[in-house]
Formats: sequence, structure tokens, C-alpha cells
Amino acid sequence: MLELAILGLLQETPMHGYELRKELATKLGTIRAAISYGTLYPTLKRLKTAGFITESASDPSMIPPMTSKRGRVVYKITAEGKERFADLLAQAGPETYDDAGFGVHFAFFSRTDRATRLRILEGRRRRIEERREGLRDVLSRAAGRLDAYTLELQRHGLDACEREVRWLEELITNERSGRAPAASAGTFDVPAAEPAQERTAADSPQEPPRPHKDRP
Amino acid sequence: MLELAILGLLQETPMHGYELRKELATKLGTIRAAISYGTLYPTLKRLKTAGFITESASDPSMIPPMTSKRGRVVYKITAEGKERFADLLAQAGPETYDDAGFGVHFAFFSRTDRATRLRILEGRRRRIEERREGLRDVLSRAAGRLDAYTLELQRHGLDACEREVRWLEELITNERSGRAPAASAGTFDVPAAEPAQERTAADSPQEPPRPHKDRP
DNA sequence: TCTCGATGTATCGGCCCGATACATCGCTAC
DNA sequence: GTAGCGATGTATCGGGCCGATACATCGAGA
Repeated sequence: MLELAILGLLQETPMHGYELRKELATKLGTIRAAISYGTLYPTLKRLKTAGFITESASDPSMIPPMTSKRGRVVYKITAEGKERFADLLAQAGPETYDDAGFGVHFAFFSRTDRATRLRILEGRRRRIEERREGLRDVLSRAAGRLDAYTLELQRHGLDACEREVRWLEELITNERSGRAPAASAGTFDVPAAEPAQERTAADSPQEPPRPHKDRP
Repeated sequence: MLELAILGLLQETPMHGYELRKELATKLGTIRAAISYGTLYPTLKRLKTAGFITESASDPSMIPPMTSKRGRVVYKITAEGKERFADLLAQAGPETYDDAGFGVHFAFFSRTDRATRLRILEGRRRRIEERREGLRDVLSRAAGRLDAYTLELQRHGLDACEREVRWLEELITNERSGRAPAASAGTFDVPAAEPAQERTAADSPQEPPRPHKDRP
């Protein structure tokens, strides 16, 4: 899962580990607070061994905060890496629908085609519906066996499930009708930006409608 | 974390592994779907080595489903195990407040005293408030940098945070006023039960109210 | 009879985490 | 000026937990 996220971020721009961790934290803030270095560096090593990324010593192209010449290592994605990213993004294993897996896939939805988005959204909905049914069963059948706190926990969990299902339905509806994820229409006004570069997919040039919100 | 859950369940009645897994699944259904055997058995081994539980061959006291004489192993908690359980339950490390840790502690709240419950509830609230602030920051400051899907994910996460904070506030209020977790007052009618005993204290033999369901 | 699904115990490779160790940079305080 | 401090930065280690896998028994229906 982390592999996918790293590849996705490096696709936008090369980075060194520390930066990667921060970007990961803001992009996946909902999923995991912050990735551990004990995970990050071994994963980067794996990725490098597999040929999906390359390391290079610090080049002096970074202007903003740093001009140091210390041992900073900049990671860069390769062509194989981009291909790998597209594969991981589109393929759907069972782990695609658990909390972490779904979150990562969703976070990179702007790099996917609509069919894939719908498939993942619906798979996730199915998964949550199953969890919801399990909780309902427990609450109706096993209620007498459990204490008040445990029941309260289940009730809260059930509530969260129902809410997530509704959220997914909204997203699915929007997706089908070709709109962007206008969904919950929060208090925030999205400041446009991000022409969302089209065409990612190693070999497929399509990258459909995506009305999104292009500026003139 | 799993250690705590196992000890907690074995405190109610001895069990074998398979049964333990199922109980774990219904008690912690919100937290984790089902514990893996690749986790369960090694943990049981650890617990046994540490002297917190004992193994014994299948005794013929189990009536309901099985009368087999195969290699079923029944696990039973020891006095040290009960002490350990009380310690784990009351102590508050940082991992007490993450999703899994909090869930397990909450599921065993009926075995804790009110002061501990309040401490944990408030610690959890603090944790979630921090996550919430982080998401708000991202949504207001980094919004332009992120695509619509990522933003939608953050919005949904923020929503979940706000909801959980409100839930926790309710629980804290109830706890302070001495009521049971009547909290969210869902569609379900809570079958009363559980006056929520006070005082747990490591070695006390009391084993409070716990109506449970003993057969004749 | 025979296969199938539930029950049951157990191990292995691998991902990921928290703790820890180091080293440098820019800032403020003394 | 220099001493400390917090942010930046790279890296390893032990351990928890997961999914896949293997194996064995039992009751019930084809």
C-alpha cells in the first residue's frame, strides 16, 4: 500500500525521504498520521532494488529551504516505476477495499479512469455494507451477552458504517453522472487550481472526461 | 493491544483458540474484522511463556458443539494474568489513544473505575482534536495544492473527527454525571443491565455485576 | 461413500511501527 | 561568539500483526 503512495508522490516530483514523509502525511492525513521512517526507508530500498525508483545525491536544484551539501538523497521514479504505479492503481485485490488500501487508492483517483473509480467505490461500499450487517447482527442477536460499553462501541461503529455508505453512494452517483466529487459540499470553497495533468497510465492515453474545474 | 483483549476475554471464561477468535471478532467488530491466527497463536504462546495463561488439554466439560478428543487446547487465565490485565487496562501509554488501542480499552470499560474511564475518554478526545486540527489546516492552507478527490477525502475525514469528538463529549458528560453510556440513544433500545460497577483494582476478587448469562 | 464446509491448531514471510542513534543547519539567547 | 535548541535529514533494530498456507477432524447431505 505504501509502495503505491510513494510511487504516486514521486510521479509528481522527485523528493528526498523527509519531504516524502511530510507529503505523505498531508495527502493521507485521514488514513495514517505519519509514516514511520522505519517503514519509509526500507520501502524505498525495496523500490530501488526492484528498479522502480533511483537514488541520486543531492543536486543543487533545490532552492527554497536548503542549499546544503550534506548527504541528502533524492528519489526519482523510473519508467518501470510509472508502469508499476498504474498497475497497482488499477488492480483490485481484497486489500484494495480495507481502510488503508481504499484511502490510498482514493487519494490518487485523479490519476484513474472513471471505470476504475466506480469499481473501487462499489467494492468499498460492498465491504462496508458487510461490516455494517455484521454489526447489526451483533446488536440484535448478541446484545444480551454484551455489556453496555461494548454495545455503545458497536452502535457508534454502525453509525460510522451507515454514514460511509451514504458518502460512497453520493460519490458513485456523482461519478456516474460525470461530475467531479462535489459530494459533501463542505464549508470550504475549493480554490480551483490543479489542472490535474491528464494521461498517466504508462501505455493508455485515454484519461476520460474529468470535468473537474479547469481555469481559462 | 491484543494481549489485553485476550486476557479480558479469558477472564470471563476459559476458551480455546478458535472460540477466542470468534469472541474477539464480535467484541471488537468495530476495530478489526477478525484477528489472524498468525497473530493469535504466537500471542497465546507469549502469554503462556510469561505465565499469564495456562494451557490444558480438552476437558470433557464442553457440551454444546463438541465432544471430540482431538487436540483442542483450552486456555485459562492465571492470577498473574488477572493482575497483568488490570495493569494494562488502567495504564495509559500513547498507544492507548490510537484507534485500535482506544477501542480495546473502551470495550472493557465495564471492568474499569470511573476515573480511568474519564482519563482515557479525555485522552482520546485530545488525540482526535489534534487530528481534526491537522485536517483543518490542510483544508485551509494546502487546499490549492491538492486535487478534488484528495480534498474530498480530507473533508470526509474531518467530518468523522468532528462526529467522534461529539460522541466522546457525550460519553464524558454521562460519565461525570454517573450515568451509564446512554449516549447516542440510537434506534436500539438498550436492554438495561449493567449498573457499571466501580472499583476494579488488580487483585480484588469481586467480579462485579456482569449479568452475562449463566445456564442452569 | 464421499465430498464439503465448519471446526481446529500451527508456521512462515513480509509489512509496518516505535524507539533509537547520529549528524547538520539556522535561529535565538546569553 | 558561542551554546543550546528545534527543524531537517538518514538509517537500523526488535517486535507486533497480517495473509497465505498446511494439515487434521467432524457432521451432514449428495
